[in-house]
Amino acid sequence: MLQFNNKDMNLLILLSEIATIEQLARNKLDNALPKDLNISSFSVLNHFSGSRAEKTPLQLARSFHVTKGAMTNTLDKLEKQGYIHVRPDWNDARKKCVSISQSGIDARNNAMKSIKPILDEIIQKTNHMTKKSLLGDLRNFREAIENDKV
Amino acid sequence: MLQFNNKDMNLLILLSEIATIEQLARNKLDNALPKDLNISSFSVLNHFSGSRAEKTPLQLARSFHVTKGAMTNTLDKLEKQGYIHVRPDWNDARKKCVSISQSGIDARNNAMKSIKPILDEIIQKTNHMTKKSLLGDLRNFREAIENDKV
DNA sequence: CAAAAATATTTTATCATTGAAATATTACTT
DNA sequence: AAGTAATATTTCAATGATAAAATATTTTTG
Repeated sequence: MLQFNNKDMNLLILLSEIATIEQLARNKLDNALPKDLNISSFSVLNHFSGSRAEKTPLQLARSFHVTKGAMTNTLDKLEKQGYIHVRPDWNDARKKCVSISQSGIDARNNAMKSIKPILDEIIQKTNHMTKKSLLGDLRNFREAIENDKV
Repeated sequence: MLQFNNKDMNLLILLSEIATIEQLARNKLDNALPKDLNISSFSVLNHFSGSRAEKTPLQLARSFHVTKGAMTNTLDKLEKQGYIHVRPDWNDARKKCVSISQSGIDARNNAMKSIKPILDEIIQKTNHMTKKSLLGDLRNFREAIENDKV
C-alpha cells in the first residue's frame, strides 16, 4: 500500500530532528544575544573572529548558505552599526571587500559572553555524548546534501 | 586573551553545521514539493500519516516547536485546501480538534512522491554512515536543549 | 572591437515566523 | 457563586528570508 520505504521515512525523521534542533537553538541564542545583534549578524562577526581576512558579500552569502539579498541586508546593518568595514575592490568595481572592525570584535566578544551560559548548559547536559563523532557525521551529511551548484 | 574555551567554540561550530543542514534541506525540499504545499504544511500532513488521531492546534504547535500563531496560519491554509478537518472540542469550547482528510492523505502521498528523488539521493550519498547512531545522538542533543518551559 | 554572457550587488514583492496583545472559555480559590 | 488565574486560539506589527528582476561591471567570443 505505502509506496515509501523505511529509509525514506527515517531520513525524514532525521531531517525533522535537525530542523527542531535548529529552531530551538536559534530561539535560545536569539533571545540571549544583545538586542542589537541577531544570529545572522553575530554569525558574520564570529566568522571574522576565526580569520580576519577580507571577504566579498557573495563569499559570505555562500559560506552561510543564504541568498545574496539576505547578506546585503545583514551587512548593511553591520556597517551602520560600525561593526564591519566595507570598501570597494579596486581591481573589480563589481565587488566589495568586507572586514571586521575593532568595535565589531568587541561586539562579538560581548555577544559570546551573553550566550556562554546557554552554551555551557548544553555542554553540561550532553557531556556523555561523543560530540566529536556527531560533528563528523553531520559534516558528511551536509556534504551529501550540498553537492550541486554552489 | 580569549575568554572562551574550546568546548564553547566547538558547540557553536556544531550548531552552525546543524543550521546549515537545515537550510539546505529546507530549500531542497521546498523547491521539490508541489507549489500548494510548503514544508510546514507538508510536515503537518506527514505527522498525521503516522497517527491519524485528532490533535489540538496547541499540541501540533508544540510538536513542531513553532508558535501558536504560526500553527494557526498553517492550519488555516490546510483547512482552506481541504486537507484537514477542523472541528470544535465539544467538551471544551476553547479547543479545536484537527485531523487529516482523505484528500490530505492523497496530497501527502503525492508530496512524498515529489520529494522521493531528493531523499533517495541523500540516502545513496550517506549510505556508509551509521544514520541510526546519528539520529540517536541528535535526539539526545535536542533533549538537552529543549528542557525548559514547553 | 562590439555584442553577448557572466559576475556582483541591490532592490522589490512575497511569505512564514516571532512575540505580544486581544478574545474567549474553563478551572481554581475563598 | 464571584472573582481571579490559567488555558486555547487568533490577530497584529515587525523581522528576516527567498526568488526574481534591475543595475552595473567585467569577461568572453565571434
